Amino acid sequence: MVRPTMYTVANHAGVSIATVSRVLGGRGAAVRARTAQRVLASARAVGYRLNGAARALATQRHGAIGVVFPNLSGPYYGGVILGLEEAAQTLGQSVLIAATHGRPDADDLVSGLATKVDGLVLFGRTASDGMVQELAAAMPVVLLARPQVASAITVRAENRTSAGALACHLVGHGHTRIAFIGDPMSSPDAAERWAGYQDALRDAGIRPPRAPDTCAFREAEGHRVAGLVLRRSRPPTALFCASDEIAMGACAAAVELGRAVPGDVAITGWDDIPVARFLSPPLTTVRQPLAQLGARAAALLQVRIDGVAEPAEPVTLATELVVRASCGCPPGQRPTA
Amino acid sequence: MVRPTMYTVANHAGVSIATVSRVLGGRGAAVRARTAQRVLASARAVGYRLNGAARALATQRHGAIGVVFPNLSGPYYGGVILGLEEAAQTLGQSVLIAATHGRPDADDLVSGLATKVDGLVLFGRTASDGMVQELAAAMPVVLLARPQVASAITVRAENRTSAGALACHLVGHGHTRIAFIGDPMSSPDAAERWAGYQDALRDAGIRPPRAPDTCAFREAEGHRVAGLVLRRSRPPTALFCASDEIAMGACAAAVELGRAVPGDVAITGWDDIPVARFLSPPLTTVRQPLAQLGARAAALLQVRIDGVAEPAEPVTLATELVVRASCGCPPGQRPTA
DNA sequence: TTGTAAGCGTTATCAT
DNA sequence: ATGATAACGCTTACAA
Repeated sequence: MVRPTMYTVANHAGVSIATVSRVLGGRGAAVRARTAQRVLASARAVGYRLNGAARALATQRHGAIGVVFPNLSGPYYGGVILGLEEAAQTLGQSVLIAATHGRPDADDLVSGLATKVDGLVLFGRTASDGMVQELAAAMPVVLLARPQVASAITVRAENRTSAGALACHLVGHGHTRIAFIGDPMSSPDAAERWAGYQDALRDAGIRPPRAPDTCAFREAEGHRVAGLVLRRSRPPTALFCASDEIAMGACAAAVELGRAVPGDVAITGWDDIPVARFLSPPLTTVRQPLAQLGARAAALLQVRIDGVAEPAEPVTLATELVVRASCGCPPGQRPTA
Repeated sequence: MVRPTMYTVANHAGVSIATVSRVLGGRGAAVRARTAQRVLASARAVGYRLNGAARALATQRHGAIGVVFPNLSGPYYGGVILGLEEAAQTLGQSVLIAATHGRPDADDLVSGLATKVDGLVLFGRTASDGMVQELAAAMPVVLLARPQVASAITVRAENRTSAGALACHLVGHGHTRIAFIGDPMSSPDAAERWAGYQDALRDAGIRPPRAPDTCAFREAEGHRVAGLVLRRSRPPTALFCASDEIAMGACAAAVELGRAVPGDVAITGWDDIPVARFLSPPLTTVRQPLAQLGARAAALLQVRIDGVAEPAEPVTLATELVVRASCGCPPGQRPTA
């Protein structure tokens, strides 16, 4: 029992495969209603399904875009990808995903993916600059939260200004010793937050630390690094964490050391992950438009896929300061949206 | 400037496309090393990339599997999909994702996806029984956390026994009025947890409520429903929540009503999402092997894709009771893994 | 070891 | 409105 093809259906219905194609695959081509009915019935009868590969080959369109990211832990990537997928679906594109899991052969992975899609969305540092360059020369590529490379389009959330605003808010609470916990080297986003943080301190006449307290984007790391920082002889009175996950770890560390948050030490995060407002104290943070980042990337990709390659304007989406209680502000009665 | 094909490369290298195919696409077919070098160089020179659609058509293999889920909010789906993707990658399959977003035309979505993949992984109630039946007749299908349908394989995490154990634990703390907050109708998983909860209460000689306190798998809903439940004249002293997200909402509601957790009311969740141990009090819950669910699904699918369709044994993965403080147990010194 | 050529299952052009 | 038929770009016997 072989897989039925259009010929199977055509035979069954007594028409040509052209007609079958017109009713099953077609975009409303002219087919008599009665004929169409017959074809539809035959297709059902023989259990026919279109073959995506054959269509893709004939149309020169995969009808799919690929997205490459490091992993799916934490709400960040999932949020962006969800927005991406929804937008792509609307645009009639399927979405192929590939996680690098920090593998060294990520370039091969991306390269393989590129073989099956009309365009690529690459997160942060998932592919080497060389690979990005190579790919961008051959197909539409949009970079998410990564510095521009070659002809690829870049989409990102605003970081520097809002980081400044957040640091400034902390200064407004009277803090002068504010630590930055995160790793500017690991991601462009973190680098910009670090820059904005420094801007604000300098503007306030406070000398920022020479270097950040390096910390990966994970709770466990936040817990460890914050523990170290808080145990110093003259510890900071505020912790500017580069992500909510880091901040959560930091809160736990503070509690373990018997420091009250925000009484003894104020703590802020970044991302506004869903649980941020359920922590105690609710976390002051900066919200990124995750789904929009993804949706925007999909839309930009689609334009390039359909049309000519226009000059690539980097896109920056606005972020929003979300003030809750962990910075020292009085807690609201109900969880702040 | 058209996209180069194998002919382009073949010309450039002065060989036939068969040779090009052997070195670029091939699985170590016999090609003289020098020839291979020449082909590789030419491919690079003309900027050639394999065409996935053409390969798929020629080999009768898409080299991809599809996974359909409701959404990506919360850590559950992301966790499973991550495991799925990693396993698929190892097996040399790409993964196509599609979220139904609760749309009514989910069947069309799935049907379209099926056109581009060698096999399908379907979460919960994402496709109608009829569609599952139809698909399973034509291609390998594995169902995740969904009751068995037709010839599809089913993979799920154990629910009933561990739900019983958890309810039993609550009873052990002296509770006799324990509410179940969740929606057994919405998912097979929830239904089994509800059943296990009833088992345990009956075993303890407690009469379970006739019906659960219906609540969708979302914080906001948990907040709302728990608020209602706790305001009753003779409120329960423990809340058995069908997910951690519900439990988080419930905790917030309890706090707002001035009830101490677990002093006035014990609360338990399900899933052991990463933040569960950072809540205050740390949440007692049941851990599901998310990544393993996905990996197992991918592996089972692969077997069916490669080989003959063997009889489908449902697979059930073990879960683990994670006792922390929200049930009334004394809190550990450090966050419990 | 390398080349020739026949598919793979569609779409789309051109007749009819 | 429908039918022939030539691509689409690759893999893979089969020859050489």
